[in-house]
Amino acid sequence: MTKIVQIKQTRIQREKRLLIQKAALQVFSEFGLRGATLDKIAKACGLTKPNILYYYSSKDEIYTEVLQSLLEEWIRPLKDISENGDPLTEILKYVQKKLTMSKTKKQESKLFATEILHGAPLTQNILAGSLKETVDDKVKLLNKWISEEKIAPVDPYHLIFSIWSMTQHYADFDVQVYSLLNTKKRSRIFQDAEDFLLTFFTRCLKQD
Amino acid sequence: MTKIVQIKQTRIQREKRLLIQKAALQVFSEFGLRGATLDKIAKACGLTKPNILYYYSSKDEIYTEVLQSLLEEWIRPLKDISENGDPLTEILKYVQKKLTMSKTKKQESKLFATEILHGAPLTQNILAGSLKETVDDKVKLLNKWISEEKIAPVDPYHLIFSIWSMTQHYADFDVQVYSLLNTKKRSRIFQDAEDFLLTFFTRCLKQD
DNA sequence: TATTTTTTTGACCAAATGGACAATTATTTA
DNA sequence: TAAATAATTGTCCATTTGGTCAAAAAAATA
Repeated sequence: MTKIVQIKQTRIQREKRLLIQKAALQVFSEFGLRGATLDKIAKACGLTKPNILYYYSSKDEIYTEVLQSLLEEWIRPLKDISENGDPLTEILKYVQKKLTMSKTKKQESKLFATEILHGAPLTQNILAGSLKETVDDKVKLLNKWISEEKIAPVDPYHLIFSIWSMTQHYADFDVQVYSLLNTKKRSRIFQDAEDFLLTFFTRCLKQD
Repeated sequence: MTKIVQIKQTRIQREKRLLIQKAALQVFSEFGLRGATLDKIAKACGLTKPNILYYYSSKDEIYTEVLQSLLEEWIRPLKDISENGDPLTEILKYVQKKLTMSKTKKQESKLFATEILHGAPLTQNILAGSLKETVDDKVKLLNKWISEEKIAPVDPYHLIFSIWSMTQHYADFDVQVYSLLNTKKRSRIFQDAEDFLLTFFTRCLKQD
């Protein structure tokens, strides 16, 4: 007697798995892997704990899947930096995109940050793999632009780090940022941040 | 019969409390508040769990104390920015100091980051209190320098955020940074970072 | 050294939590 | 619509973990 293995996901499976992922993202980003509990995730999506374990075999599996799908999204905008556009414009567009992500994907940013902060136990191979590839590729491009004197000379690795850190700061450290600004500045924080960043990188990279 | 309350700490109390704090910093920064266990802390400092609870009444109390003593240290360099020095030099000195802290106080940086990232449950009042005071004070100074045309015009709040994010990135995201650099660049990472940051902020703030 | 005080520890407890499982219910499919 | 399959849940369990406590050991003090 052969056991029939289910290959295709049913409608309900697709829906529920998505539901769980959404709730899990929320809970993991707020409490971290260890602080998050299956009960919290269950409550957040209105399912029971055993029901969740019907779709995922363990808490770790949920975490891994949420993180995995996040990582691709995280890397993508970097790939979009184009060799063909105007160098400064391309870089500023990337800055803007990353800042927008900090605004609209705060939970994702925080989850990613927590993962790296705690040693990237599940992510190390991706960092050293596809992310490194993309980064190396863009470093080459930046170096080319520098040698062609289209942007001011600067260490391209650290330039990328600076874009990441400055933009993600507004998501990861939002609590701090908010508590240091008064109400008026708080309401236009992302506008101010954009102005600041664009000015900043323009001054630093513009060839005179 | 009156109970005699012990006021002065004994030698052993001073020593053991310090021992516990050190171990706790290490464990908390690696695993976060929830991921850290008393057993891990106990193991890290070679004491037994009940022994630790003889000195601290709960895990949360240890966490609070470690965090508290860290926060003062964290704010201090900002206060040192002096009205009397050369503006650009003062700012660059601050950048350097923060970068050095990322190198020598990596655990502290990570613990602080984790706390903020997860909503600063124990820190919010400090953020909105003494840190905000200091920041507001320095913002005023920066605005003064700008109006006197000693540095280029820029949003001073976001300037401070940018210094924090770019320097702390090298501590908090060290795993990512390291896995993206090759061996040669990895060995001189803090030298490269310093060069990059000083160049960057000089270009951005220098009055022409 | 005798007494008091401080420190340490083994044994224990209760709550929280990840997960198993059999039984029930809902949905598909033939 | 009947049979088969998928989905859901109540109950249960083992482990982990923060914390207690009484007794023993060590240190300080008179």
